[in-house]
Amino acid sequence: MKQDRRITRTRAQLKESLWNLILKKGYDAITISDITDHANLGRTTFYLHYKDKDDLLTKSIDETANELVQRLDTFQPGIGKLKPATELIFEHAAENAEFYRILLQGHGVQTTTGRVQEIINHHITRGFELALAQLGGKEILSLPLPLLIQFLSTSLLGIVIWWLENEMPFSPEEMTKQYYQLLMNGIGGILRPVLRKEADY
Amino acid sequence: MKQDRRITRTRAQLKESLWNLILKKGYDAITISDITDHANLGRTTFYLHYKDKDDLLTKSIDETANELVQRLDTFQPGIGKLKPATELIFEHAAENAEFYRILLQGHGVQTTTGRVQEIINHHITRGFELALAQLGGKEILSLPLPLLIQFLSTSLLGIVIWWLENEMPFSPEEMTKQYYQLLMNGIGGILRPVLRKEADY
Amino acid sequence: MKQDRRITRTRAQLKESLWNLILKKGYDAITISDITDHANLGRTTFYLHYKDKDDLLTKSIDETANELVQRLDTFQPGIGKLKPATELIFEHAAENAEFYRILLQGHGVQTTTGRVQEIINHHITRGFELALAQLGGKEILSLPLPLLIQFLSTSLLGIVIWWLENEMPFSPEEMTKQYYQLLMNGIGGILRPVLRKEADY
Amino acid sequence: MKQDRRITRTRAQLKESLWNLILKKGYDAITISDITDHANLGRTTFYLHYKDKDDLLTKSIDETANELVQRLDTFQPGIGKLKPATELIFEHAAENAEFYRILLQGHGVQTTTGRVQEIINHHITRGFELALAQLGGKEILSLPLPLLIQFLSTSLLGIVIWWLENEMPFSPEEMTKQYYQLLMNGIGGILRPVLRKEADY
DNA sequence: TCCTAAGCGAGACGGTACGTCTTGTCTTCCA
DNA sequence: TGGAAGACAAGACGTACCGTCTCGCTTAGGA
Repeated sequence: MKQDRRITRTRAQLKESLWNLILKKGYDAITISDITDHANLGRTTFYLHYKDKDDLLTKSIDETANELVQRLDTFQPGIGKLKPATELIFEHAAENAEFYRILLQGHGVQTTTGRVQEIINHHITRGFELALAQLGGKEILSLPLPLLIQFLSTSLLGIVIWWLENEMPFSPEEMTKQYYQLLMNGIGGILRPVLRKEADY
Repeated sequence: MKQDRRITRTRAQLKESLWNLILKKGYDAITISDITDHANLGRTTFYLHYKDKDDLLTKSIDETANELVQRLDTFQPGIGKLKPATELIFEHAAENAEFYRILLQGHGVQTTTGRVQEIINHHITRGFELALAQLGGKEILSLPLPLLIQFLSTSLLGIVIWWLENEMPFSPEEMTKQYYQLLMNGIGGILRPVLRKEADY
Repeated sequence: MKQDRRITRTRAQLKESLWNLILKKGYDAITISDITDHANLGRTTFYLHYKDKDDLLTKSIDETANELVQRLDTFQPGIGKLKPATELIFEHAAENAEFYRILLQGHGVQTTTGRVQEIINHHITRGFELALAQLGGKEILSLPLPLLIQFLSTSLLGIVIWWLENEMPFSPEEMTKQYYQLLMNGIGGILRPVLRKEADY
Repeated sequence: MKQDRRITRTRAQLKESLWNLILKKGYDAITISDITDHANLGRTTFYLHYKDKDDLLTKSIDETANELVQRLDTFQPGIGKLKPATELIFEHAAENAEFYRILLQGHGVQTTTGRVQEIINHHITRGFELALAQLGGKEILSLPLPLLIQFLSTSLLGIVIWWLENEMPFSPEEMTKQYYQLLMNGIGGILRPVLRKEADY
């Protein structure tokens, strides 16, 4: 089943244009005409290949996403592979920075999550800054404060989402305790008995 | 500056309608007519109060968000307040479950983040399940596996986002190490010297 | 049920534009945009008033056509009214020349009937010209030759249409005889016994 | 210059398909795809033979129309040939009933002429029926009333068309008189001096 | 008889128009 | 006379055809 070369070219141009335009003006503001104009194609041609804008987005995403899947699948999944997998993700993100930026930020829309996260970030930051000021400056931190803040707020919100989506199986107090334990002691505290046996972990 | 009571009522109806409709069909699919029909108001009336749909959304969000801010502001920010603040957030989320569900999930629209997070979740889950199967079942975990997974993936993606948005100030290897340290040992390891002095922490 | 003045104005403009454009480029070649551009209205507005181009045409025609009906209805229908009714039609046609020109010529399209009628016209004309040349020139005719030709060909084709639409109830020979009788002797021959009693006929 | 047999076959199929489809759904509603689908040909193939739909129509019409021309040309044109020519036309119409039905009725599309002709037909019919009722029933007519009506209305409209197309060279009164004379006395009254000499007329 | 020119099918492509939908402004009418 | 109803302009949507253009496969008919 050989593809007409024109098809390949056309699709690539559409995908490429979508990508550029998302960065320029955000997904929602893009019209089909914007895409085809940018790609130097007729608007109708778009519909020969994709159902609508979302179809193009989905298929374009999947292409790159599948690449990640394939890479993750190169090493057989198993214990002790958490670290290399993590590194692989960072590498993949670096290589496809544009793609990730678009994906993870809700492709330009998505200021909604932002509002609450912003509040939390701001609150935590203020707390830390006060504390650090009292205790001798931020050089006592072994990593950048913003990174730490980001770690705190995203993991907290992640947990909140999970909690809400699973019909709040624990009380807020219990959740706080569990989250807090994870946070302070890391997963090492939970898994150490398990992992101690693994040399290469 | 006291508001005409009718205005307050109209705005409340619009906000309430927006809320219901988002849950029913997702933000993007809602039209102004949907909102005013649901609120039993003329479509033109909408424009007397809000510029457009986004304006209504933003203002509606801010109302509830500001409530959170106020609560967080009740205790003077400072070190050692991380835990109570966390609990407060869980409580606020429980009280405003609908609101959070809408906010954090990209207001009903399936957030694109999902695709990558899905991949990561799936990969980590498979790894853990293999490991746990070898090591005696999941009862050796002190908290639900999905919660743990969620913690891992959201915090990882949070870090990736931060990293990309700050022009990748570290190499993937360094990022992996820093993230890994946070993850395995928790922030306790980083902050303990600081926090040891705090009794109520 | 009083009409919003804007509606009346808009509809009049659309109708007027249709009329002008039909004469300019023929009905089929007209687009909705042509009409609304000419009328200085938004294209969408068209659809607030008419379903499509045919709807506008039909309704515009009916307006003028109904006028004719009303005029014809002024004198109670009856025998002996054929002549005044005929004159009334000529007058109405003169007053609404544009309208009739459009209607009767199939609004610009309609070269199809033309092809056969053309052949017949041509053939009859040639015949007459030969005859007249032999017999002393066309001044022996009491009316213009083309008018006579038109009378012959349209009435013939009218009869053919009727014949075909009624499943050819007579043989071609019979049809020819009947048509020929009508033509040579006029309807006077058929109706005289009836009409003789009418003084004013 | 022998034609490739495939060409002949293809063209015949296209013509045949056009014919069928006109009767089924009317000329305007037909698309090129309809034609080629019906003919089991590729859409592109159509354009190898005809410029567009009108081209196919025109050429298909001309084929049959030319046949009529040839038949009319068998007897040398001349006076006194009106009657045989008329009969020939009726015969040709009978043989090509489909073709004529399509042609004369504006190829399936309801011809706009219809609206005015309808009004006139209705009015005349009512007049005649009243008269006939008073005078003893329609059996005093030597030919079917509808045929007579058709003769009256088509010839009248034919004259009106001619009049309008020639910039109304006479007043409505004069036109009425001329038409009326033709109608009541037939062309016999006008031509008899000419034709009297023709034996075979 | 074969082989070469042609007819032909499939379908990408750029257009133009369609009829629908939503948005935000502007105008009329009525209570 | 102020506000609700709704007319209107603007413009995107997805669909349907159009006419043009490759690109290969098949087939007819002359060498």
